[in-house]
Amino acid sequence: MPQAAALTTLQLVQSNSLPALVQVEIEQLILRGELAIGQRVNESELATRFGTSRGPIREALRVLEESRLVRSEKNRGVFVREISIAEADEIYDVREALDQLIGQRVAERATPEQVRDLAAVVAEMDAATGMHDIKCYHALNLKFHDLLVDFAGNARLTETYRLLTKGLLLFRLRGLQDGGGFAVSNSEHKAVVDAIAARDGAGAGRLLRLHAAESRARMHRAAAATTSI
Amino acid sequence: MPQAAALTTLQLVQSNSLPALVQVEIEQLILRGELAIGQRVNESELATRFGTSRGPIREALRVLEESRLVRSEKNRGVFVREISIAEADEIYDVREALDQLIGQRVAERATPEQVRDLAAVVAEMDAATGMHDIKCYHALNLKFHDLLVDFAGNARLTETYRLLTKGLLLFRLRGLQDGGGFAVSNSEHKAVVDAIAARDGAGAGRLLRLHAAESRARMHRAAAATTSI
DNA sequence: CGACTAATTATTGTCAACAATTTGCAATCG
DNA sequence: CGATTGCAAATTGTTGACAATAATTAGTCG
Repeated sequence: MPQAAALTTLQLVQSNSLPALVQVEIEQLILRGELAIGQRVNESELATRFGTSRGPIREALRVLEESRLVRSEKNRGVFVREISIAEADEIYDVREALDQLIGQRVAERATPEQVRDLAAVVAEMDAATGMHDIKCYHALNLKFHDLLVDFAGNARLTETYRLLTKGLLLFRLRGLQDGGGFAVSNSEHKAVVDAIAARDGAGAGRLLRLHAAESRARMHRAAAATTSI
Repeated sequence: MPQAAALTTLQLVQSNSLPALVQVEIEQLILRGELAIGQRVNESELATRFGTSRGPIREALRVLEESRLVRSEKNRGVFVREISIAEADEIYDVREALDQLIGQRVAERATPEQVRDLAAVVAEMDAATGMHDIKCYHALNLKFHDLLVDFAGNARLTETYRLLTKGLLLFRLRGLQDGGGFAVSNSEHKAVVDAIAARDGAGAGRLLRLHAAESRARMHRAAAATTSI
């Protein structure tokens, strides 16, 4: 639906100012890999690219620095952040704790319609698995976890969770996120949704935490495979 | 030791640039209450105050916006963020989960020396309680939780935790944080340190989470008291 | 006298130019 | 021939000025 998209961009332009727009744009550039990991990002280049001056670019870069997508060295520039396995491990440690909270809250608060939404996404992921469409599966996987954290009904939790997982997205560019075997991953999703549908808060929390732990383990296996080759 | 202080300031000026310096300065202004809650912060005013132009000020404000200490309205300016009880509740929800993780990790990883450090701070808090020095107690309380999250040995967790609790500090300005009865609070601290010393990860996690929950309850009581009067 | 409108002022948003710093290259010296 | 020093280009850090928007005040009309 192009109207909705146009509406949101309009809203963005009206409410947010240039730096905010530029920020999400640079974010996309990084997450799509157009700005390579570790690469220096040139302020002037971005400025000409977006047709602005360097001021808004710098403001946007400060925000991205705060969200740890880039790091900045004085007088040398900002670089797309390279995330180590050790740091990914740290993130997963926190994520597991948050996922447990999310599972519990969603089981307590989700409406029947929201539960159906979750089940629908899981079904779509099954279909994507059948067609071996890994790209589609990945997008749906993101959507699933986005829905979950939203349905937890805690804006600050959402914000914290998104900030953390954004760092993990950098890992996807190295092909280390959810490496291989995504059919297994979806069975975990199903178990989570079942627990939520049964209003089993403790169980949903435990299962979602477990899912995060399994995801972490998959990352480790993928990392071990790539480094050993 | 002035030399050490001079060294750190030198490092600060060398490594960080003006916006970073300005950022912590404005942060202090907010946290000390010199910039009142809800008040609009004037860019030009800050610029003349710090002897810079508005550019660095704006960059600093974007960072503070990202850390939710200020909010920004287009063409109207940035305002010191006013935090509602509902939002504080959201933060506490996340904080409880993180505190559990922190307690567990510290119990697993803390060195004997670190455990002594924690016990020492608790003893100091006891002393402050005896002298009814609430300001000192509050500072020590912050230090205690800072040490804890540091000793958990997870940089990303530290970052996430600090970001969250920074929002709670805004509440202190309204006198709603740990309102009254801080002797009780310290007995909770003692229990946590005991569990850590006993290397009881699960117990320390449970106790630290409980401590956060109690802190939240104290906030609610303080809020109820001020609004009812 | 109150309410609406228009000008004025203050403040933010953006820009282009200047200063300071780093980096790459070349020339020089041991 | 390698290392080092000095120069030149590129890039970041910072600034002051200009444009656009919101807040305020004065003035006018009903």
